[in-house]
Amino acid sequence: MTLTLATWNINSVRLREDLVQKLLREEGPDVLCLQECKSPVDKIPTEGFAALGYSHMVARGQKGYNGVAILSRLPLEDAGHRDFVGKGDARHVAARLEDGTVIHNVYIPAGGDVADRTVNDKFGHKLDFLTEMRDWFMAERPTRSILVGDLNIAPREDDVWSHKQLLKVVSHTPIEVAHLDDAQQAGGWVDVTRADIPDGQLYSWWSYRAKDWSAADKGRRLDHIWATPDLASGAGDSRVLRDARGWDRPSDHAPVFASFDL
DNA sequence: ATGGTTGACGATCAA
Repeated sequence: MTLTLATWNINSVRLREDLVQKLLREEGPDVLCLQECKSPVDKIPTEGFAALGYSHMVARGQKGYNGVAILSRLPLEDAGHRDFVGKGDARHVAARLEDGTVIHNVYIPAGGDVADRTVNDKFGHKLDFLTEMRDWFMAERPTRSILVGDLNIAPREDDVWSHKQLLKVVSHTPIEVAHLDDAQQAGGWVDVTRADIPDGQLYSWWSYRAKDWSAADKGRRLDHIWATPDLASGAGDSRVLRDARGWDRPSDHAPVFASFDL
């Protein structure tokens, strides 16, 4: 079968229930991974999603911040979660499809404003989160697995609107990129999006603060789809649904898609 | 160098 999958930082699943439904109706991925749900699990508006055929969900949530959910029209089994850096944050959840494929949904900390852990604890938290990911994947050696989410890092020069102007800006600093590369290599993860779309500028996030986000186009590719090589070899159809950034009362992130032969 | 916007929650804090 072919699995179609999308990942989207929704920035409040309750406020944007209608946009999630619009995406499910118009694009119809088999699986949709959401980050920044900003909701306890029992307050996620699942009824409308189920009515559209998405009757399966695994999620972790907390009041006000963070929160990750995997919506699916295919049966899912809860495959657990990891409490990165021991803070009790709802930043990871995993699900298993009936064929054994594992999907990890991750929301890496944004990291605050200053790219220096000696003066900014949030930046230290982000680096520690990435180090724990590296060590976990080194031990785990995942196979038949997909990892998606808002990784809050744009690793390549063509993942940002200006490599030079963002070198000291959190999300594109060399130390963050090195930590992300280490975590990716430790798990043997393939960047499916860039394997599919190797050339050219590609973004999935545009700040709310720009007065005309599309014309200015000062974007960053913060949202990623990775897979282990056994699944990456059958991956395709990668794209960013840029239109969604222009929907009414949008998230500041656009959904990223890929498909997999399972 | 600064400010610009959004969401949850109810004070600001996080992004």
